[in-house]
Amino acid sequence: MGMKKGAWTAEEDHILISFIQKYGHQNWRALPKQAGLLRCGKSCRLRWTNYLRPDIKRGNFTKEEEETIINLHQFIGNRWSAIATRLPGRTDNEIKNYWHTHLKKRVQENSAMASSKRQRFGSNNIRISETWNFSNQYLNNFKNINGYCYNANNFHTNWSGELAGEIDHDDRKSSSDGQDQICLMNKVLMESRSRAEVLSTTTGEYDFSNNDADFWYNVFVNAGN
DNA sequence: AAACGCTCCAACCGCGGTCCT
DNA sequence: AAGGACCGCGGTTGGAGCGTT
Repeated sequence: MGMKKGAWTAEEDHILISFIQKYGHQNWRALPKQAGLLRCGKSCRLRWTNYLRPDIKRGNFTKEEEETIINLHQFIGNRWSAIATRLPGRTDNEIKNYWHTHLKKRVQENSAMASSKRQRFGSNNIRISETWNFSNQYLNNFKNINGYCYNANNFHTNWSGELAGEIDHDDRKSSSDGQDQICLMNKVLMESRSRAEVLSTTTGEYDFSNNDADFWYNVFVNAGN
């Protein structure tokens, strides 16, 4: 009751920043009264975490950041705060807004194109192969974790040799954009799970985007940690 | 110049989880 | 164990700003 709502003024911002710099923010509910602000604690917390924090990154999202959002969203869905942990200086709110205004449409269009491609040509490949696009950042994460010596270009050759006869991926040996990524995922699966599980989950049409969200979240978000 | 429609983003709301008593 | 207080998350919205008619 009696609390102010709506856009923050420069003066309110100044009061909040000064207070937090002096005393920190242990108790958001008590903070506005202590600082002399006619706002609820929730509003103060939001203003600070999404706008006033000194480590917030300003400016347009880079290609790498966009790629990270798209790839992570494919595994873990709308877990914006989890996605934000992989983008230093970006807030969950900002990422959520950016997804809805810029990326969602683009991803939907790409997905529709991939779907129409499948209908025209048919496919034995893992469906995700047509839409995944891993950045070197992820490849490096795996390289760092697992200590493998490979690069994105020759990885498929090495890996398909190792897997021959164990997992029927013959149909993926022909050149296609996603094969390196699929092989990478298979390798991660092999590293992280029992062989039996891998065999049951990597054959046939497997929609990674709708399964094992927590597993993939751990693989990617915690990669390198 | 005014009216209208659209986009974008800061801010709000409700809910679920955690902590504390 | 129960219940209240608090926090953080994700969905949603209000309105400023911009382009178009």
